[in-house]
Amino acid sequence: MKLTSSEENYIKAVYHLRGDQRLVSTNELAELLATRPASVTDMLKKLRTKKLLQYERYQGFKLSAEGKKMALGIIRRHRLWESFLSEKLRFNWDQVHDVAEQLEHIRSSLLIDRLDEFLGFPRFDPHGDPIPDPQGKMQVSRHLPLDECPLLTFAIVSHVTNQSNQMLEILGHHRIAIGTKLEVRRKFHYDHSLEIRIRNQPAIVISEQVARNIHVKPV
Amino acid sequence: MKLTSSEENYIKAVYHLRGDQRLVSTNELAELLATRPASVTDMLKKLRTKKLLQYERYQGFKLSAEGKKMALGIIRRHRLWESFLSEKLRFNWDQVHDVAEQLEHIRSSLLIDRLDEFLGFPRFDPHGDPIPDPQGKMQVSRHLPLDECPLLTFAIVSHVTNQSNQMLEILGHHRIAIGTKLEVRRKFHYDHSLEIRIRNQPAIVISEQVARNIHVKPV
DNA sequence: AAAATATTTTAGATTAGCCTAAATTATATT
DNA sequence: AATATAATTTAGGCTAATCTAAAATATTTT
Ligand SMILES: [Mn+2]
Ligand SMILES: [Mn+2]
Ligand SMILES: [Mn+2]
Ligand SMILES: [Mn+2]
Repeated sequence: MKLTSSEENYIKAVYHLRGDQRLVSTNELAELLATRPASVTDMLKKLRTKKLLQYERYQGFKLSAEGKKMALGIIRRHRLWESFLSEKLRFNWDQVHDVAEQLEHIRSSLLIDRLDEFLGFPRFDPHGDPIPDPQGKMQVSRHLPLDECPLLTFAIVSHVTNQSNQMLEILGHHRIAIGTKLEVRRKFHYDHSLEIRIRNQPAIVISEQVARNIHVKPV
Repeated sequence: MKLTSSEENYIKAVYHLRGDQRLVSTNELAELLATRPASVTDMLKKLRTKKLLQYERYQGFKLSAEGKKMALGIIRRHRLWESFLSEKLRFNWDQVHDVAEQLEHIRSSLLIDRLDEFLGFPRFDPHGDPIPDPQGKMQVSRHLPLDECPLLTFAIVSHVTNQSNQMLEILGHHRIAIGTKLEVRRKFHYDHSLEIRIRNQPAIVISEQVARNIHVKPV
């Protein structure tokens, strides 16, 4: 079955709301896609007809097995393209997403299989997210929020959950980016703030709120 | 100015009908795009509004300077992607076109400039067609129909004009493909047939009709 | 120069995807 | 349990891109 780009974007968004495991609501999806609830309802009916999700009006919806398979296919393409842009075309980690958002919709199994091979069958994308294989299987990513990271262990920043300008401002200030290698030196129990060190730079303190949004992979 | 995929396909098709040099007719364009003349008229009005072509009803149309620039940008993207698919992903020359037809519409100047660099700034695509540079300039391609090729000069097959099954049957029989290196040994004036030789294989004779549809680049 | 034919345009539909505003249904509060 | 509020759906419109059939215009033939 071939889907339009719009249908693919909806399916992928439902998956990102964990719609393979739980009921998702119309408003949640509208919010994530920056669209209107009425538009979501329209699309839900269409996707239900195509048997990609189970949906009863006013009751929420979740992906069918087929829908989940589709979602993983789209995510596979997205993350492979992100890897390509990062590895081969020297894109920064914050430049890859928007272009991959378009590239993911190009349908050609030859293309995506050859791309996978060309990249050496990568298991993770530049953000540290796992890349599904052709069957939809993926490795569990070993990254975790910085506030759960063991003390005195080197780790590499793999993902930033909140990408608001305010957050990026803090990150920029502390010179923290995807790929930055750091170490948690100490945890303050009073406010759960953390003292961390980047390479040879002086130690800095960040709040729990910031730490929760920085994901790292221990090395 | 940003165009839709559909607008881009129309602009490119007008260019391929030499619409930068001459007046093109509605039916010609409809034929090339496998669409209806009425649809072409609709689009012509839209593209005229965007000043991409000059068009007066019943009088035909041609590209404006701006339209030509757009066309060359699209062709640049198309041919760079074809080169990528061929060089890096081991696509055959007859597999690249359809995928490039989609990839060409992805808009990101960073993407296309980096791709160009990654490929080593190629001047010709896998079909031997020249790739416009960022300013729209391209080298004149040196390929010509086999029946006009000088005698006893090695040349490489760069393009096959007629790709009907009948033609492909003949080519397959003689083991002629894009990239095949050959030499014209003799021209028979009686029926304009040619004797050619591929590498160390025994010489073969092909008709004028076949020769006209095989394009080569002398080396 | 008429008539016949071919080309092109217009008129009017259709579909996908989106929207706003109003109506409906579910959930929370009193 | 009734009322208020929140979530969701429906109704009705809009635009882009396509189509068919009919009308208009241009071109060719007699
Ligand atoms: Mn997308
Ligand atoms: Mn990613
Ligand atoms: Mn195209
Ligand atoms: Mn080509």
